[in-house]
Amino acid sequence: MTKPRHLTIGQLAKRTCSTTRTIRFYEQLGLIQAAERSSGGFRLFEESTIADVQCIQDLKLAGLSLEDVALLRKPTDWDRVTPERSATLDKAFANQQEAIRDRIRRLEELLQSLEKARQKIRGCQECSKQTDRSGCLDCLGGKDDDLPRVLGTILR
Amino acid sequence: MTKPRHLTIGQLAKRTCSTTRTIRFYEQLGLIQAAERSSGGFRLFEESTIADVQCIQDLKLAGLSLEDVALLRKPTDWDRVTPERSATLDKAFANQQEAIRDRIRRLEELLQSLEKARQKIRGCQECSKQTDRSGCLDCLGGKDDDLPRVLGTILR
DNA sequence: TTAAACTTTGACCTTCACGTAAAGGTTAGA
DNA sequence: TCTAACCTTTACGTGAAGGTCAAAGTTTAA
Repeated sequence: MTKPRHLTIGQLAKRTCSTTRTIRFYEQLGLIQAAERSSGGFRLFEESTIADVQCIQDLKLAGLSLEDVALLRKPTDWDRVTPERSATLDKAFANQQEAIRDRIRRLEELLQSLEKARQKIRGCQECSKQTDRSGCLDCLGGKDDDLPRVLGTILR
Repeated sequence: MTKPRHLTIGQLAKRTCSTTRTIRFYEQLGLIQAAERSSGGFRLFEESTIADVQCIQDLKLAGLSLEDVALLRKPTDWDRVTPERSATLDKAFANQQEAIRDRIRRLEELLQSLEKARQKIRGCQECSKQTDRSGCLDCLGGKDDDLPRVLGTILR
């Protein structure tokens, strides 16, 4: 008994920097499973469940909802890997990829917008050192056409 | 009176593909303001508020919370643009940029993980055409070390 | 064997970003 | 003037992802 074959919910929580509530919640959603219960009803998890929880955490960190996580993880009944199953999983992954690429595109647009905005701001800072104080309204206002839509209203 | 100087909440909602509820909510959070009220108490918005709402929508699409949106948009009291104010805004933007870059990094990691997973799956599909049906467990199991942590538990 | 620490289920609470009535007042047009 | 369409505030509902609390049962170490 040097190595405890099974983990209680508290141990699993601790080793995944999670909480017992979260573990139960994931179990309830079918994202993980307790291997068995003790005679008294305690959940007993296998060590491999640590990796499962970490996987869920990683996917969540990447911005996926638990529903998405379930979609990615569920169809993995690798008991019998038929070509159809593989195709399904592959399609699920491909869909996720497209969604993620879309999010990256949006974020990069925003990044650009922020960069342009900062450049404007820096230009303004300099001019406000030269003139007294309200010259900035000139360099920020007016021709905002080159500013992306997201920032046109901020720097008006 | 060919052009209605002011928009009612319903018109603003329609022109931003939004809802009156959302508009009121944004007003409540201080993200937008009604220029005035009619004698009967109707909110009357300026046309420029359309752009404000669109800006909020864009920022939200990029994944920012309304709290973040407020942070980005609030400190813009361009009445007097002091160098200090500019510096504050610039810092706020820079912080947002860093946060956004971080999210992009995570998403790209996930993208790579998904790509690797799909390659494995495709390899498996082929082998399952050759052998009968359970050879896949061999090519998927075992040495998953090259698989990123997020997918090790999916393809086990 | 007993106390401390842990676990069980159940049930209600929280935040975000609104949705959805309810009950009544306002405006525009015929 | 009347009505349809619009607006007002107030207030409760929703769904995601858990947090928190309670009352009771279970394990473990001394």
